[in-house]
Amino acid sequence: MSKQVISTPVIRRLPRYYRFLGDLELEKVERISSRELAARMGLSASQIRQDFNCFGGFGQQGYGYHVGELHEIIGRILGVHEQTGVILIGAGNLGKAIASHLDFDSRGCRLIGVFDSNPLLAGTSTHDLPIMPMETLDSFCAMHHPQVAVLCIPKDAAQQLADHLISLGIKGFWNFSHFDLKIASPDVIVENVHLGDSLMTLAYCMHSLGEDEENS
Amino acid sequence: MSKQVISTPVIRRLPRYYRFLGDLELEKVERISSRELAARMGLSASQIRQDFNCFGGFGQQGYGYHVGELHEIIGRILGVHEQTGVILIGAGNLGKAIASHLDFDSRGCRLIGVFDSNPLLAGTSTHDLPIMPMETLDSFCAMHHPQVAVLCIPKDAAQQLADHLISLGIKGFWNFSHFDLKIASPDVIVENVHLGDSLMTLAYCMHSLGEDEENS
DNA sequence: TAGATTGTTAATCGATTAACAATC
DNA sequence: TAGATTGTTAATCGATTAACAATC
Repeated sequence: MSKQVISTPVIRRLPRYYRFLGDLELEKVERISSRELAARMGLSASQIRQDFNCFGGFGQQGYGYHVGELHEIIGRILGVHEQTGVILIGAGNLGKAIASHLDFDSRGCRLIGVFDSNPLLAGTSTHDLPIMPMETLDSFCAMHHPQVAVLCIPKDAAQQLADHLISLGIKGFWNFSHFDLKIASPDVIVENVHLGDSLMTLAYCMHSLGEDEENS
Repeated sequence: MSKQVISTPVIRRLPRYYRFLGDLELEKVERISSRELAARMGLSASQIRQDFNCFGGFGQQGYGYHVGELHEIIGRILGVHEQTGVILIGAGNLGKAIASHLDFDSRGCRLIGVFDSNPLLAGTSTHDLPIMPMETLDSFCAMHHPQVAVLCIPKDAAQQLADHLISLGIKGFWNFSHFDLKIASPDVIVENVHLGDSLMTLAYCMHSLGEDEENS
């Protein structure tokens, strides 16, 4: 089915297209040209057409793209109608925030379990889900076969836990642990979210902007 | 001072170098070659040497790089010794998690104020900082001149608030609002963190990996 | 000195942009 | 039909990789 391998930059733009098309739909815009969409998103029209054509021609010459249709198609490509089982490990501040703040369901994911090693938290509810002790992780996975693990744990624990989770059948990690996981298996995906790196990038850019101006 | 404009991919790798070098320092590794560092980080040795040479020659032929020295230099480039004033707007789950979870100080940032529009939260303490009502934002900025605003607010409020913050002197946004800010001013920096997009990217990659295997 | 590894230039690769024929 | 805009090919640009002379 998949015509070719899609490049990473294209993949990373897909959720953004999906968001903008959703907004357009709410604004009752029915059709849009690559040029208009490009202006909105700060991309080039060429790039948008190239991106969409990785997956096939969704447009209509002389007309543009049907917003609703395109939104639906990209959603399908991203798998928003799936129900991928997700567990979250580490119900500290960040873990709880992610569990409650983010709408997993509308993104094709279903948060089915939250675990924490701190026995004091056990039973406390987050996002309608009880926090379970780590001792129940193995049996839970054997029973419910989650595919994705969200790691909101300290960096020292990350690698070992990840290895264990792979043995329990986890195929994807959403990793907030400030540690770059080393995964041997080629069919396990890791998406790192390094919040600290992001903040430092921002700081650097502000910083270097100041320097540039001094010299100009 | 700045010899040239540094490309975005290089900038985004800097915090990661900084992290790995910090780890090496903790492991008491004193010297490292670009080849060894490349193997650790999953990069190429060439790329590492190219990256470092954007800022000048930090290595020594026939020897490699001094870990401690390089760590210090990259830290300086990233501005970890600065004390950039940061305020956080929106003390919901995510805002509180970021305020307490992330070490701003070690990254050259100083969190000096937390604001929320919900009057019920006013006075509650997060990360040793009291949550202040939005009404006090203007006077606080006039007094303390924060440079960066962390936006942990709903998407509808983001654009308007950002514009107002710019008028109060904010030069950088760390934006968690799921909304792509439109900023006219060229000397204001935006770093978007779209957690939802990140999750969808992970889901897509897992998804498409499955498809590939079916066909192979 | 010989060996190792950098700094730097040249070659390659991939992604973005431009152009235009196809067609709605 | 004429106008608009796509899908797609070719050209350009930028980033990564390879190669090697400089040098510690």
